Amino acid sequence: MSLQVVLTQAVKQAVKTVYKANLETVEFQATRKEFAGDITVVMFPMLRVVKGNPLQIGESIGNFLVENVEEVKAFNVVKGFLNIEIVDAHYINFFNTVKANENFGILKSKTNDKAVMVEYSSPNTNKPLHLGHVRNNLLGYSVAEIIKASGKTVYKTQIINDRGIHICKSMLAWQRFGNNETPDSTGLKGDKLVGNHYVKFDQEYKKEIASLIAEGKTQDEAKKEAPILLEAQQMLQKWEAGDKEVIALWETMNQWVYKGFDVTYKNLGVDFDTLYYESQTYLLGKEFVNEGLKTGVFFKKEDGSVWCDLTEDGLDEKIVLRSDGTAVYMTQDIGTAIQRAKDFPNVGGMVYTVGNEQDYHFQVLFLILKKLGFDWAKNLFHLSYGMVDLPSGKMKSREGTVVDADDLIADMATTAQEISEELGKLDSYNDQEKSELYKTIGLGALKYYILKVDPKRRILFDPKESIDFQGNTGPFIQYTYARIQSILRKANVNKTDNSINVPSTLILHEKEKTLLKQLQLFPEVIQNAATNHSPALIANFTYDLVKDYNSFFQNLPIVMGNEDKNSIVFRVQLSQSVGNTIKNSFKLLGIVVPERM
RNA sequence: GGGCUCGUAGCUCAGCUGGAUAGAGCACCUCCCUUCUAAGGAGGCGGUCACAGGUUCGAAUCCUGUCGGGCUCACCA
Repeated sequence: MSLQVVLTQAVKQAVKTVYKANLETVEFQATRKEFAGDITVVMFPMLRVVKGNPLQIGESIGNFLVENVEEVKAFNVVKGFLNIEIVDAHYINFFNTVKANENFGILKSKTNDKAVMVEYSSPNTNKPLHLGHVRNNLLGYSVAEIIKASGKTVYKTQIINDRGIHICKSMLAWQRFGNNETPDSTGLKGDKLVGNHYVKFDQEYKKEIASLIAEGKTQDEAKKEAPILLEAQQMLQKWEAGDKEVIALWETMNQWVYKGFDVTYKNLGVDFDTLYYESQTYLLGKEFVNEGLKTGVFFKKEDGSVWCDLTEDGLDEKIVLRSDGTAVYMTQDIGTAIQRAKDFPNVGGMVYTVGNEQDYHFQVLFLILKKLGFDWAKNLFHLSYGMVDLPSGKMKSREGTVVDADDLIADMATTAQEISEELGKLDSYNDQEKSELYKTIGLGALKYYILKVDPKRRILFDPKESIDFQGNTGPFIQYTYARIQSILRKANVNKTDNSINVPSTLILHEKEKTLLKQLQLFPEVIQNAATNHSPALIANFTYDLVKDYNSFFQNLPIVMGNEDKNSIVFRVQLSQSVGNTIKNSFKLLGIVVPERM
């Protein structure tokens, strides 16, 4: 039974015995550090049931707790707050039960529970990944890991947008200007090569528009009539008709892109359990539109287009099928969602990691799926995040202001290298180990920087001001982990040391108790982060833990200069537990921790 | 114009379903490496929580309005 449960019952009992009244709930909070105590009961809410002076009520409840609850050592009342001091033995007992558990706080997935499918990334296949995708990937991956750690089965997925006019544009440009160049012949990453041709198309398209305008066409006409665009549209038609040559080229170029993306994903440290391809799903959903027509969820207009009336839900009418019978984005998303539920019958909910410009789209999508009567539709969540902007505004590929994902990852490693070399602590490392480490630290800085902020916020990224490596940052936390490993190496611990129990009579130093209290929160933080889809909660928890540890580390002797044998054992074990928790929580953020740095 | 969302220290951000004197980091200023990693620690400076009302014993937090930033309201994806 948790301490809070024990205290809740005791407080209720106290009120019942002393005031003959029944409390519904008891409100707790952590005691502020300027007061003595560990946990605080807020008196105000109970004044509705118990009439009287909160000071006196606090006194009598406090006395009752000291007499009847063994964990309660002392109390004090300040204004309407009953501050309770908990005996050290409680924290020591907690520590003794969890210290050997390397997965403290992390639950194993229960197979009978409904699984969650997390979609993220889903880039277009005509441009290399940029900083915006990085945010998407980090968020999606981390939320997936967090939900997994909260005890659910998770499937990571993405939909690959491998179909449509944009792909044909790159293909056409390659045919015309590519000189048969390939990733192998040029040494370029496949996604970069294809991206270049997409840009090339755009340049040609603009030229043609300009010359058409010079010939006297209006801008709108020119945009619609540019030969290169017409040709791309023809190519799309050929693709849809299954033209062998077009399909072959499409497959070749897509493979280049996928290969390039795989490199970036690997560098980022993200992965997927299952993939969906738009080319295979874009026609799904049509049959459900027909079913929805029968059940009255949708209605047909005179021109044959099919709509969903959401005005009663405060939204607009939304088209789900064009008058020519072809599918729109929404149709496809409806189909894909249903397909996923079919493919994975144990899935009871889905998370979509998609930028906030699609808030409305997902609001509508979820509502339609609910109306269609799927029971998993009530567990759909749009993990919406703000754009990553530059000081100059939005990233625009055409203007070359895009922060490329591969470049960014490399730059971060370079920065890590510069700082590392200046500090010069890595003499024992060979070049291979060093470059691994720089990558770990650089990525740690980047990932933490992005994940510690609320997804809803938009991020302003200034390429000129590099991401910090000090203070509330990934490297600071990684550094603390490395520091702990250094202590453990020197203290010469092995796992059997965990079998030595810390005597519950040990008197805890304030800094030790603070650490234990923070450690104790971890399981709850994971659950919280999972229900709120928030990696930021994990990041904040870890930062607090690390700050507490560094304070402990720098103010108390652990081994050297420590005379008390029990204390040495305890502090070494505590360091190990903290290190382990840092490692686990950072894993939920997709950040690796180094043994030295 | 309708809808959604954000506005907290010079800068970047925490602040859970309302609770004590609003917290960190960066920057700036003091100290601390002959005991275990100074990417660190101890401390200082810095706030009318955009503004105005309201609800409440109590509001950065909830409600309404105003101002300001972002997104969105396609037979595009």
